Amino acid sequence: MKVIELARSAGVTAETVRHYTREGLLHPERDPHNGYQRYGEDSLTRLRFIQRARTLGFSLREIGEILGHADHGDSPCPMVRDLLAARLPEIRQRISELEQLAARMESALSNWADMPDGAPDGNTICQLIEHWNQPRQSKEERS
Amino acid sequence: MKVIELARSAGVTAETVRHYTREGLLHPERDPHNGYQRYGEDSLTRLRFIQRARTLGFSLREIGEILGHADHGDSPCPMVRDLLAARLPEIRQRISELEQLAARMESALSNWADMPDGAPDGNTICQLIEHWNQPRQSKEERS
DNA sequence: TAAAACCTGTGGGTAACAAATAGGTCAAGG
DNA sequence: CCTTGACCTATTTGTTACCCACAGGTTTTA
Repeated sequence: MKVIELARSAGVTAETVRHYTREGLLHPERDPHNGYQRYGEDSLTRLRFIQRARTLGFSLREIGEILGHADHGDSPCPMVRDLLAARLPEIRQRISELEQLAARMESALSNWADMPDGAPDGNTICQLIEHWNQPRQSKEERS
Repeated sequence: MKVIELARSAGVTAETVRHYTREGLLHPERDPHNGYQRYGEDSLTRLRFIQRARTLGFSLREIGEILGHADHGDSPCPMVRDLLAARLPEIRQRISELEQLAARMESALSNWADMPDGAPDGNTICQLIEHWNQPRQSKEERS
């Protein structure tokens, strides 16, 4: 299979396949004739595995380690379990942060419904934001 | 004020202040004597504004535009409202994605409790992941 | 046979900083 | 006076998982 064929089989872009290859997650062979990458069925297996692992929240680095273990003949399953168990509370934390963010946004929008806009002066930029009862912020709350 | 004084007043690092300055969100003067950046009280106002806006989910680019409007004498409030109203559904979407992710992780962990690990062979890498009833994934579900 | 579709490698962009580098400045203590 | 420590400057690199552009070679299709 050529890059785009593998990519289409898995529903990703060719760039993504090349990226995974550059990162060492896929091991294609070289066509000695033209220098193209040739992927086998095992690459499709790996790519599908990568996708599943991604939906479970694993990073490419972690997936690389998992695949490395597997290539070494070791079962990566215990590692997988540990990684998942460690990630889960982080996800929960992130969810609660985002929920607080959404609540703040809604509160802001509804409170602002009957506040004046006001032009900026030296001390205030946007009254909507500044004259608003700010909750205590937590670290890193971006989406 | 020097960089670190402003930073401490607002509870951020000096690097963050320098970053905002590089990005054009703060406009310090130069001390002609030694080339240091000198920040006035208005910088503290702006920095506090930036923090509040960040906790509301605005990006630095958006905050830059808001500040630009304000510097121009225009009220940025309508823009702020529009941005918030547009961002809120995205946040809600993200929350539900993360909740699904957490649910998948929990389901995986509990299902795997009584599954064998198994060493990798040519067709399977980690049974825990591959022999697992995968839900249909959505785009971009990373934390 | 020529255009369309594909391949290659390289380099740059994204967000919001953190960290490291290398070298200059300043206040206080000995 | 000198050293130490805390601070300043600018620039570069790293983080994540890709996407896009470029230039030039190859294969497929009409």
